[in-house]
Amino acid sequence: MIHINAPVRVRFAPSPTGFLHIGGVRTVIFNWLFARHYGGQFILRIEDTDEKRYVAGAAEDILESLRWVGVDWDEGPDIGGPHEPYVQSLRSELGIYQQYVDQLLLRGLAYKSFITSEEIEVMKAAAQERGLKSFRFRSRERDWSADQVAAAEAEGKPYTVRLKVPLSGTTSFHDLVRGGEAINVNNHDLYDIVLLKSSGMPVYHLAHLIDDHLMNITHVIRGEEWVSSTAYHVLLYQALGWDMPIYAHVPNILRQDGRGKLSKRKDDVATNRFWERGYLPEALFNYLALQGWSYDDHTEIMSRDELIERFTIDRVQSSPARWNPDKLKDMNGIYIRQMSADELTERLLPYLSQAGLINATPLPEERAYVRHLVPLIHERLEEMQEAPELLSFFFQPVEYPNPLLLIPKKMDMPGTIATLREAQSRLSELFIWDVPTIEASLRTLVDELGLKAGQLFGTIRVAITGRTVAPPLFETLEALGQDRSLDRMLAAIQTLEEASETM
RNA sequence: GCCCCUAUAGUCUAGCGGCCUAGGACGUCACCCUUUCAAGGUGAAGAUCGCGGGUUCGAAUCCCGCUGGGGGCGCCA
Repeated sequence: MIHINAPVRVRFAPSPTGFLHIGGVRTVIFNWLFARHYGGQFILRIEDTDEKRYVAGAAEDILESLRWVGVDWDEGPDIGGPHEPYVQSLRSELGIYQQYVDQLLLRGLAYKSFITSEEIEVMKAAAQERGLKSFRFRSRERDWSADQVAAAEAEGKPYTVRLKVPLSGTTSFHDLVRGGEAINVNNHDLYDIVLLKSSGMPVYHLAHLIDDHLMNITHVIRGEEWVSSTAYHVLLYQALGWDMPIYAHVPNILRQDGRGKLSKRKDDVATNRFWERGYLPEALFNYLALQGWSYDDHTEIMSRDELIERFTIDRVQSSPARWNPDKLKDMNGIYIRQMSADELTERLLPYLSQAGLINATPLPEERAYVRHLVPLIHERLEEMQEAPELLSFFFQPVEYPNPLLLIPKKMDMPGTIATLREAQSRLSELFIWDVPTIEASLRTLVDELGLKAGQLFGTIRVAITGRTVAPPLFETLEALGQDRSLDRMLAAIQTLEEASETM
């Protein structure tokens, strides 16, 4: 049994190299749920120590995605906190990392390395040619004397600072996700990682660790791709003489075909895209919470509060999950159906505006009309972006590219024309245009004509909507209004007549 | 290649030594409801619990090996 000591402090530390993808969101969710469950704090920190891959605006974009998903943070770059700043490039300028590097250097636990990346590449290639597939780099300066180092420095050669990783022995650590089991790594399989780049900027391994320590992070919940670097972190903590946080490496989300983890380039997984397609943040949150975690053998739909109450790290899976868009879509449909018609109306307006069906800033009558239409598609919607397509015929004229679709099963062209004429005439006689009246009128007609309900209703459906699949007929007629309904039926009759002449 | 992690139906998962003739969900199929499509309801197919050894009275559950899958092996995070 895992016992968690409160108070708990966790963080999410994205790198502003692009958009936030869905796998990152899942990791955020686990961190956030963990913090909220134990009444602790969730901290946001920007890890922008990669000058080369930095993308302007990415950090803002990531924050916006997080807000949309519904995650909030107690300390962060935008709201500050007791451990400011929360951006690593700023912390680097303050010399925060340098001071610890100096300490390590002084104590001989790290060393300056004057070898260039190009030289390493050459050595690697040579090693590979000799048939050595693995290359554990231990720099030659590892054991240089102070004089040798001073001489190289005097020449003005750029250098990196590397950690002096023990040549032998074992490094081990525990992982909450793996039931607290110890993971052991032979130091022989490690290499001397870079701590400080020649630019003076710290590398992730160093920066995140110092910040985690300074910010009193108690639990590090991160993707399992970090498992293999954790030994370095343990060694670094030991070198600095600090207590380690508790680790929990959460499983990756694999691509749909199972071939590798989700990738920004190959998969449509930008968080913003889910907003565009009409996913509800609540649904995405719920789905993602279930990627690598489960509550019991049957509960799936859970509110944010329920998730907070139920989330525990010991129920996190240690094997990878698989991206399943169908399941997400299904869940989104469930959340849409749970929503009130008023709320769905408001959420749908932007999609209808964007499709050009209504004004960019919806007019009051447009809003009212959409509200009237919402019940017709409410339970047919899985992604909100589908709404414009489902509702287009209420806003745009219909056409009959294939008039034959107007002809019901077991009926011919003249029969259909006659039937539509009769229906049009009956409906034109109605003084009250509501669902019960329309229904009564048409059902009576079905009996009188000796037709099947599906035959009459089918042809009217195509006549007024231009399609064979549409919302329920009476409600659609009612929402369309008497004039437009009658006009469209006339247009359908005319289309059929023209078609029969050319045949 | 080396190191680490991992393994229940197409997919997500429940299972923590007897409650398992392996439970739930997505997807698939059928039927019911019904004016189409959905939603809803009922039901079905689908897992020799990756394989092989052990431990045990008893294993999906514990141990070992193999195989498969994933991750890592950067002056990227």
